Amino acid sequence: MLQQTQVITVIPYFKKFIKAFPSVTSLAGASEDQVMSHWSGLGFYARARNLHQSSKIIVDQYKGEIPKKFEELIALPGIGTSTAGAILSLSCIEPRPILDGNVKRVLTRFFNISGDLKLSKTNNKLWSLAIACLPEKDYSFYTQAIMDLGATICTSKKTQCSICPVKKNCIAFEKNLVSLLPNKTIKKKKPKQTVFFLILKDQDNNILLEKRENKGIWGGLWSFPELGTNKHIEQWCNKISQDIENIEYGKIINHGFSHFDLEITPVVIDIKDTMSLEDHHGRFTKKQISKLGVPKPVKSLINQLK
DNA sequence: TAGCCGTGGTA
DNA sequence: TTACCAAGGCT
Repeated sequence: MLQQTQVITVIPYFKKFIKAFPSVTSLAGASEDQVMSHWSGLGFYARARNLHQSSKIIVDQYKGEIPKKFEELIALPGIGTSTAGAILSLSCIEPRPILDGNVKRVLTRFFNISGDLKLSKTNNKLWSLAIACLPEKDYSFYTQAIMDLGATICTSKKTQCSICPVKKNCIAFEKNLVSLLPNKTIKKKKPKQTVFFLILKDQDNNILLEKRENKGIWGGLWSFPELGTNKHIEQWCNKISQDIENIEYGKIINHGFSHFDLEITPVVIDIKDTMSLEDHHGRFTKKQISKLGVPKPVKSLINQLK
């Protein structure tokens, strides 16, 4: 959950998740929809699918106990070098380096590393430094401390160098380079996409959703059917219903992803007969939808419906 | 290798 | 309003 997500954001999700799935075995035994519903809104949904998959592997191959060998950990889906290092170090199993965003920022400043963080050359250099700094004793305290240093004092903006416990040996502090590190890379402008969400609703307030494939954006989640244009909405709906009562355009929603912006036009379609569903479709009440994994804008739109 | 993969907070 | 970025991993 903590991968690329701030602690403060994770906490409520973590609490609910642990309550629903208190053990590896219970997680492994849960349905995909159950797992995704507890991840709904947190983003990066491949993490949830990977965690679910890993729990099944741990039950099947490791008798329900999380493996303690580094090679076995990184072989699990969703666990890479840094996460495996965090697990082993913070659990006091063995000293392993981690290299998350916080540690990268601390190391680039402390050692004045100016390369592009996206390049493997720079990352290899940082991994070497992370290994070199790792103490043999008290390594779990060190690992937590360097992350917390990056999260609280050696922050991206508004750094608090005056109270930093390691400012004495920090090269960036000495040379007044703190605000220039880590190196800022020029980012391309995000492309924009437009989409129409078809919100089909019958007279019993059942809503049509479709399950997305386990890849790409919102993978494995339930969402509204989408069309790229509004030219064939009625034609599309005729596959589902022969008795459309009303079509109404809603307020546009702008939803930003990490690499593109999405402009969503919701279209509410009231139908009077029974929906004819395709195999990846489902018709649900609002209560049923609360037990499914849905993207954030879908959740917002559902809540707005009467 | 570089692009993909969400959402919320901050300035 | 816009841009940045967070306990990264996968392909």
